Amino acid sequence: MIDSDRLRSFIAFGETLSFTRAAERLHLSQPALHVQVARLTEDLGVPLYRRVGRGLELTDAGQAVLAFARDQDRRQQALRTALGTGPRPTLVLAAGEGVLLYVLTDPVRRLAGRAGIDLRILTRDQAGVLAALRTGAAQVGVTALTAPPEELHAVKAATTGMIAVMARGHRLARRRTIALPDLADERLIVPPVGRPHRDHLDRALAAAQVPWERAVEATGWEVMMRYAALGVGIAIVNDICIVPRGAVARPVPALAPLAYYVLTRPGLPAEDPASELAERAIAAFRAR
Amino acid sequence: MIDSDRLRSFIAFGETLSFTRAAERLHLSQPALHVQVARLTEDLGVPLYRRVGRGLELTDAGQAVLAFARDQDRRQQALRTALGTGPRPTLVLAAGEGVLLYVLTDPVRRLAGRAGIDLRILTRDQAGVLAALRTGAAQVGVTALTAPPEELHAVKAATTGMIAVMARGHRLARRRTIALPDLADERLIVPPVGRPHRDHLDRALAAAQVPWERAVEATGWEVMMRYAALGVGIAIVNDICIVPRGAVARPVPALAPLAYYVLTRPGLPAEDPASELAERAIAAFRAR
DNA sequence: GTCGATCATCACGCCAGACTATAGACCATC
DNA sequence: GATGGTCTATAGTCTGGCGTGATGATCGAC
Repeated sequence: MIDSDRLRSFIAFGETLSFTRAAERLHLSQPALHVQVARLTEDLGVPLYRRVGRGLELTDAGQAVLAFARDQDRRQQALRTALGTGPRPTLVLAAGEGVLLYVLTDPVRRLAGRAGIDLRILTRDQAGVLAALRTGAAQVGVTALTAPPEELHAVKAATTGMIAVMARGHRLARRRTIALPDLADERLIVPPVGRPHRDHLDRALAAAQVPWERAVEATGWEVMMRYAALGVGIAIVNDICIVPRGAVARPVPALAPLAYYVLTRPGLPAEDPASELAERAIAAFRAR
Repeated sequence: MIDSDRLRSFIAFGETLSFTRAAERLHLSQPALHVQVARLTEDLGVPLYRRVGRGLELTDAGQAVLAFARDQDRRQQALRTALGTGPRPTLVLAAGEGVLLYVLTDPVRRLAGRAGIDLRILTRDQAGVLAALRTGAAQVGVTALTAPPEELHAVKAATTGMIAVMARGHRLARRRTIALPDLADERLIVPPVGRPHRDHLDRALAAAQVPWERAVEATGWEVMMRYAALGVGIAIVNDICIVPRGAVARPVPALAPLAYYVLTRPGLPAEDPASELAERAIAAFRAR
């Protein structure tokens, strides 16, 4: 059997990617923790992390072991709960802000109110959602993806189009739908460079040779739409969003639709609350 | 985290229900093992076993912990397999002889031939199948039950009637079906007293006030039918059985049909080979 | 009542693991 | 490219926890 102290140490290490900080968290000396991880590595016979520049990163095997360790930890908590002692287990959901605000309201409300379930929510971007699931930090994740990831259980819940959100009196508000050329020389509210949505917009507008101007950079659909409503510019967002007062939305069919996936870790038992949450999340998309 | 050495010790203890023998199996002294189990009990805060007369038995909590420990052990083996090191995990199926002989042939053949799966079969009676699943000794079980058990995931696969098996030239072989009075003063091949099937027969025949004679007591449907074919008497068996050469079978509608259940431990992930085996078992019943 | 078997506890010795100290690796800055 | 800072990795020392042998406690069988 794999030594549980070593697994516990590896959880701390895998979460911090630093022997020093992980040791602090465990109230242990850094060498002690290092030896624990070394023993675990030796026991499993596979390198669990590698040096990359100044820092460290988990290998694929390390990610698998981290996820395994967290799973085992959760199972042990569940056992303690079943035996009547110990706290109730926590169910962790990772999703983007938009999904949390506009789609998952009903599932979250239902499970949060349930006795015996301790729900935690991680607001993460696409990469963060995937990382949270891969390492077992979350049991359920919802995010937009171009393709379902390997190593995770993914169910496509919906494909959503893009909408242009603008102040009610905007000149483009008279149109039924917005074509890309309509956006020429418009002031757009966009996320910072590097965010998937920004890159997507950049590419699409460049391909259509549409010149545009940056009104303001903002992160988070709620924020973007708020400034759009105030007349700062046009925000291109996902049509799961609920448009705020003072703004109107018009579809932009030329932008490729996004597929939303509900993700769980493989090996999830059907009786787990996480399975119920995943199913409710899918239903919430469908009922939209 | 629960100490894994203690869990491993508890597996040995739970399987032997003897500190002395479990300690031998682990190449450990009896006091050392006793302390391990005591520490585990203290950690979990619930008694895991109790004294009953001279021997010991597991409490419900103890059974749950034993099953949990075995599950965890299996998961760790699966992790090692996934990492490329370690042996392939074993899948344990517990079922009665008849089911194994006549129904599960195809599922067993398919999974046994699969690379990466190490199939083990436990031939057990009804109580043994249930015990093997409750304590995690088996992942999949198939048996006849009057009612699905609590604490286990049960799917009713089929309800089967009873047939009377007799030598081809037997006087009752001329009938299409056999009523209970037809069996009056016949010589029957029956299992020993205490077996569910024997008790069931005793009650049914007594209720119909049918006197009968015991030809021979035998355990196992294959054996019973063999002697029926040889003219020793009439064997009342389940209609899943394939009648041997030289014998004929006639339905006995008056005997209550049996419901066969495919059992798995709750919390089984859908990707587990055990889930596939369970589904194939259900399909095998339906395809009969 | 006595004996045999097995669980449960005690006292002692020893090794796994934790700690301090320090060498090694890597990057940043000058 | 030299220096210093930060963090990982290793060596040596020591202590607490675990295993062992001895023995008490308990139950059933004869």
